[in-house]
Amino acid sequence: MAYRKTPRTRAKAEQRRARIERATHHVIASGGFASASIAAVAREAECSAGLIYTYYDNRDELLGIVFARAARHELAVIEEAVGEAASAADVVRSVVDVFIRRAVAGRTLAHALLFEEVPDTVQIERRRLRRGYVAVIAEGVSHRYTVEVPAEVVARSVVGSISENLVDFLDPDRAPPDASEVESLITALSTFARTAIGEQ
Amino acid sequence: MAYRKTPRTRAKAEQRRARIERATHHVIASGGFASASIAAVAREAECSAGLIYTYYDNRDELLGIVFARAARHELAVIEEAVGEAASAADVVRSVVDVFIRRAVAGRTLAHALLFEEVPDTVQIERRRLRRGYVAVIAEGVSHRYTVEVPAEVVARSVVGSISENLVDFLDPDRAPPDASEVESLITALSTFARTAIGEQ
DNA sequence: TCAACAATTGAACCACGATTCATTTCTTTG
DNA sequence: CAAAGAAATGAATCGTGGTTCAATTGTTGA
Repeated sequence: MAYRKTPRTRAKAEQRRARIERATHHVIASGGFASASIAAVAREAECSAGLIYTYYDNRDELLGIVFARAARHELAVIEEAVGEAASAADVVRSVVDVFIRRAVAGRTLAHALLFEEVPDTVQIERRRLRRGYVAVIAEGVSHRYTVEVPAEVVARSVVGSISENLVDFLDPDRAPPDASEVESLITALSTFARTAIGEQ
Repeated sequence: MAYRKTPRTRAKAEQRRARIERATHHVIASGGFASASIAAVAREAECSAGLIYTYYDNRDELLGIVFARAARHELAVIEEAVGEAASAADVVRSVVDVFIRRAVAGRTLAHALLFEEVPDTVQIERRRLRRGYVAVIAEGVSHRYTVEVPAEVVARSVVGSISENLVDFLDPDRAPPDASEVESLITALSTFARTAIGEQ
């Protein structure tokens, strides 16, 4: 009798797993979920299609895990920005600024995370992400400021405003926006949102 | 030699076409695009699956046509509401009011038009619809009011705010919101948006 | 009524990518 | 090194709806 799992084996397995998830992330960030077939991921991870199924039950699960990780990261970035804000207006200002700059810098990924058609499992993660944004903003806004509009509605509106104004900027079959357009949008949205919470 | 198309024949064909489109609309309004398989539409239209292909090249085309018609109607409703508004604040107020009430009243359809995953052809129509909303609101707002924020950004933000705040209300696997929740949302969003354009 | 042809049917076909699994390759331990 | 069994492969399979088309039914004009 021979062969049991050893630390070495386990480490290798974890590397594989990490490699598959990194590959998936990479494929999504390059061409969106549409391009993330099992075959494409396997190619990128330099393994066979079959192997992926020893790590994940199915494609949706893999995509969900990768989405969730990316979402956590995006959320952490926004959370940090909000943490540094000194006033409700500041919260809104920095959220708009950071969100839009990041989105434009990583267009394809941002489009995938925000807008692209995704399987149901992933859609659940997307909602979680959006709720995360709302929670962070609502918290940031309400701690420092009170308005007659519930903080959650304010937060949702900020997220919705940013998102809707980003649609064209992130459209994969348009040319990326030039810097001045981005600056204008940031200024405009920032003003809009700050005015809405009755600041300055 | 016999049989040419006659007015009667043509009329019958048009009825068929209308019937298929009405059936499609009905299926979508009851269960969203996901439920609008060719088989389901054929069943509802009381015809065979094959017949549908003598009227439309493929499923996506049919769905696109039906979406477009519904979208035109929705847009007309908003357009009318905006037409009656006396000020920019009024525009915003009535858009929020009409939009949300209509959406909640026709939850499933609203969810399908706004949020559900749809084929690319249909997605194009959805964008057109959203651009339509933006154009109407932008026009309505800018005609009667000027702000430092471009009317288009304001309009997009209004659309985005409404949309994002509606997501949970329209979620097919949640109970429909009760009347008081709807009223609260309308009030809050209305206040938010009017404040944003610096009114009252 | 009948020949000519259009409308309609619905079961068979297909495309496509996820998933499976018999086979091969690698690791481990005695 | 050999046996035991895990890891990995990738071609074959499968599921799902959209789509086709041979066969049937309906309509027209002489």
